[in-house]
Amino acid sequence: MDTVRVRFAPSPTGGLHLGGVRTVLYNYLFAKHHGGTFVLRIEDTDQKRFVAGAEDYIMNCLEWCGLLPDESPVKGGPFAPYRQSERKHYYYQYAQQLIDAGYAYYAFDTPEELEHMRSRFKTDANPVPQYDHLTRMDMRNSLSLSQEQVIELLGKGTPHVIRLRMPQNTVIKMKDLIRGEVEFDTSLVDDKVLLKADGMPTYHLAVVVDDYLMKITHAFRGEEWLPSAPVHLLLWKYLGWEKEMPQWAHLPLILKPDGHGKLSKRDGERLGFPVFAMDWCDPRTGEKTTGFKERGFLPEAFVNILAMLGWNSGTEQEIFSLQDLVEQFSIDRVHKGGAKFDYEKAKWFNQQWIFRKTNEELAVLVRPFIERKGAIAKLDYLEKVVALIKERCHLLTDFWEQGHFFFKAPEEIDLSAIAGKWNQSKTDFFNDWVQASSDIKSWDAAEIEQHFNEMATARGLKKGELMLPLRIMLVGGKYGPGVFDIAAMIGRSEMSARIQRVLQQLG
RNA sequence: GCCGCGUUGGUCAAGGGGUUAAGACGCCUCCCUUUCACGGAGGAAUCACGGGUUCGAAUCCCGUACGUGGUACCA
Repeated sequence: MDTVRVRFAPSPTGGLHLGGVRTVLYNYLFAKHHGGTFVLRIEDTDQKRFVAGAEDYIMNCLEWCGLLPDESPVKGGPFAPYRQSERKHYYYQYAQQLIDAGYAYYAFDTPEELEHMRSRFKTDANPVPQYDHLTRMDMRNSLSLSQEQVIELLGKGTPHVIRLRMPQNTVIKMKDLIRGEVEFDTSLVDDKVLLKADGMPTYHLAVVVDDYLMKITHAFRGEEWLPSAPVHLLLWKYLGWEKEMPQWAHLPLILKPDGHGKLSKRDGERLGFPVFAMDWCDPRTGEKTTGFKERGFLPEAFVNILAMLGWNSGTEQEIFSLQDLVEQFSIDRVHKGGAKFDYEKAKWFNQQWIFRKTNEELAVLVRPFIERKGAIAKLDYLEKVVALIKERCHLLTDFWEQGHFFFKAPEEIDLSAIAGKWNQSKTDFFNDWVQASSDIKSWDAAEIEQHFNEMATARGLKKGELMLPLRIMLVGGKYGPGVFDIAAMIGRSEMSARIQRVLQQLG
């Protein structure tokens, strides 16, 4: 086999979707597994949908995931340029070649005329008429018009597109790496536009031309492309490049967890989880969408989750580093069916990756999430906090939820948890404890606990009845690590201040 | 409508003629823990349906149903 070359070819129209990242991942893994090259190509052929900043955003996402391309618009490479808008001249040339060979034709129909055709031919049996062998002779194109008319229209600079002339009654067979043999009847496929009136190619022409020119050996893309595969196959053939055609693999879709259909940005908003890799702000509408990164996911976990959504190693291993994946990935273990995204499992993966981080690493990762809340987090202190609470955190954002009391006194105190069983002897105990605690020489958890126990015993109080109140006073609620660990961390005076404050509220 | 692709517990899934049909997430019970977690032990829950082929089908074939994608001068 020639050196493996794969590409991810997004169009810069907005946030980078989960499914998109998974396509990147599988491309990347396949390439690296085979010692090949991963290319990023920007498919910006639709000027109407172009969004400023989207390309940089995609690059940032790939960088965060650790899936950097070997060739790209910013990095360059032997097949530059890597933006289709900068490769315009190629497409025109090949479209012309197809016309000359009789495989394509000029079409002068206006959008209104197309609309008219669709309504004119619309029946119950055929609700969406296509521009195909049944209708093309009723339209204004170089097949239906005389040569003189065509020359005249062209000469006047009449806006026109170039369409592929789909043959009739031909069965196109394709071998898909994931699905095996797939067949299509060309009579059912329409005459796709290859070159648009603005001179830009459509996806169909561009993907074939660029895959050829960039020597792509394996083309992976979402399953939604499968129906247009016969168009691409034919183009490879008509352009005379059949022998160099890449092997195809159509990846299963990622579906909504509930209901039906492809997972969309809206589902994330509706169900409360991210869909984009990173935060995305649409420059046109100002609309912000949360990403996995900002939601507190580790890139290792994000990649791991995506890898397992549609692929498995055949073993019981579930936690894979990128390196593990590169070593073990194989395209024939990719599933055929779509997978519903399960956010609960996604969080579990992240938790597993949190456990695998050292406290030093976690402190650095968690710091921005703590500072975002307006707290000051010194790394050595944060390292200790993180050690105490990491096993109850699924997301990086959980570190604040689970440990805010290490940084500032709790604002909300769940008095209801203790008020019912409160009495004067407890008030006395805690008042005296504040005083007595100044006698503790070594302010560590064990020492504090020992003094606490002794004092409780001396007063005939049960330690168990006092620990929950202490926790509520220090933390605000019924959660968190060992209460004496917390006392040790926040220090004696802070402990005392919190106790006294709650005592007042109870009082 | 038509065409393509798919279908193993609620979810991710292993298994591809003979298995007690793995495992994970989630859920439930219990243990550990004077909080919450983590950890440990259990539990409920699955081969879409109907026909074949076969001694034997979750596995192979054909239908049906359902799901999903496509049917743009969007990708």
